[in-house]
Amino acid sequence: MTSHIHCQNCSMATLCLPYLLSPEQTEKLDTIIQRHRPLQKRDLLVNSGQKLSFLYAVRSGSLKSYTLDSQGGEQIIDFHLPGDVIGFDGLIDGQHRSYTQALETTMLCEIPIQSLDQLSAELPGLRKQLLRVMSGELHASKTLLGTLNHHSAQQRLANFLVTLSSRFKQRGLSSREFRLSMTRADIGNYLGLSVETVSRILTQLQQDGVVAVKSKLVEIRELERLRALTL
Amino acid sequence: MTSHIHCQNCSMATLCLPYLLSPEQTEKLDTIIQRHRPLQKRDLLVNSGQKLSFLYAVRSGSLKSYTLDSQGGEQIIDFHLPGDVIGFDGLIDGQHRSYTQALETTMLCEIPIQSLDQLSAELPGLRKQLLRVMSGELHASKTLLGTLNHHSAQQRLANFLVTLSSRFKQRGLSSREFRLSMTRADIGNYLGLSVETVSRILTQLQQDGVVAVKSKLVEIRELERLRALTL
DNA sequence: CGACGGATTGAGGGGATTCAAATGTAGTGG
DNA sequence: CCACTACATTTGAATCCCCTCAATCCGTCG
Repeated sequence: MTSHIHCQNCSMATLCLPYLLSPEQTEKLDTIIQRHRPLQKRDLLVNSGQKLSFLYAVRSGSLKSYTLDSQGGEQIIDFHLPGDVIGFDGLIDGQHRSYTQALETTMLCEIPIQSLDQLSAELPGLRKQLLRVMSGELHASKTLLGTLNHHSAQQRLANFLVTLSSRFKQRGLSSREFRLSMTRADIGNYLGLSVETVSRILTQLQQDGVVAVKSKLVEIRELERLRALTL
Repeated sequence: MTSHIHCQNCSMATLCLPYLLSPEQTEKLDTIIQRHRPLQKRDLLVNSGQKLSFLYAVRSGSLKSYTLDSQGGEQIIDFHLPGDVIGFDGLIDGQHRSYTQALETTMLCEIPIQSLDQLSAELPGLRKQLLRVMSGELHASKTLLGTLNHHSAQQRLANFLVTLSSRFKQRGLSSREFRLSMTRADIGNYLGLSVETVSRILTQLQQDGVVAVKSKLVEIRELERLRALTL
């Protein structure tokens, strides 16, 4: 008998919806949650315009969300790491508002919105956590707006690395050394920079000894100096 | 005896939290909502870091929200119009995450978060609308991100005007002619452009006959052409 | 009427883009 | 398993869009 994955023993529980819930309440939440089939690199999880019936929680791996502009070009608006919940921006009209694609092999949980709403009526902690998670996303999005609007390419990239580092730390992974599952083009797209600029600035940061980059592997050598570069 | 303002007869009800609620349910919501003292131009509604005890709904007037960067400069992240609800991005940790300042004389409602949560347990429609409103804000924020990252100054400004126009329309006001309550500097700050660029592009749009601008008054002469410029 | 903040207009410079080419890496099929 | 190919990354040179600096103009309010 295989040991199925449950919220009760999920390592991402503290970042995800179970946060604030007692063991008994978490068990209740678990009963409405399904596992989703694993995604391979480049697999699409959702299409823009698709009916929003589930929220998805990332268990492992990573994804990017993007919209298409009038010329069919990607506009990346988010990278999703384990513990993140996907789909909140579609609640307004019951449709997904973007495409979401796996950047590597990725495992997900599937949360039926209908059941989630019913359950949240009886669990104040779940209600609160739903609002907290959405609020956090909203805050992150607005903060990023400010960052992109008022900062240079170097500042944007430094900020990107610092933010990633702290997100990995939250997830119990190394904040000093991590793997970029997205391409340089993805990073540039997300930050409003060209691929070439991203590459140039990474090599420059490396020459300055602030980070060490080897292909997709990043090592942050001097976090404080990097942090200073975000300002 | 003055006729106090109630959700039941508020013209913004369809944009605000009462949407989806029956008259009886709206009355319940109304009981927990207080009017806030009117704000004058430049008055601060909330300070960044301040404890978040209330959400605020705009009844009339307008406001801007901004954070401060390391040099003390404003980073404008939002403009609020009647019907908008302010404060969602602070739910994650119970603190307001930005400064919010009136751009003109402004009337507000004050919604105690504690009571709102309790009420939302018994009103599924209110729960849904809360999520809808937050989701809408999240979506707007992410869309704006994409817009700013991948578009020229002219495209950004055209998009700003089209978006404002449609927001005024939603509120039962003219979508063809409206007043910009914020300064050119505010617009530039919000869009990541310098004041001079905003000014230059507005005059250029005027010369092209797409809009007519007279100080703070904007008339959109050819909405479709303006819309085409956003792409 | 004068003064001040806001808006416009012009000239010049710089940071990031674009175009172009070389190099490195990963994925595929023989 | 390796050769081949497609994609990703790096690097260089030239260009351009927008910013900065500076001066003037306009509207509003004391």
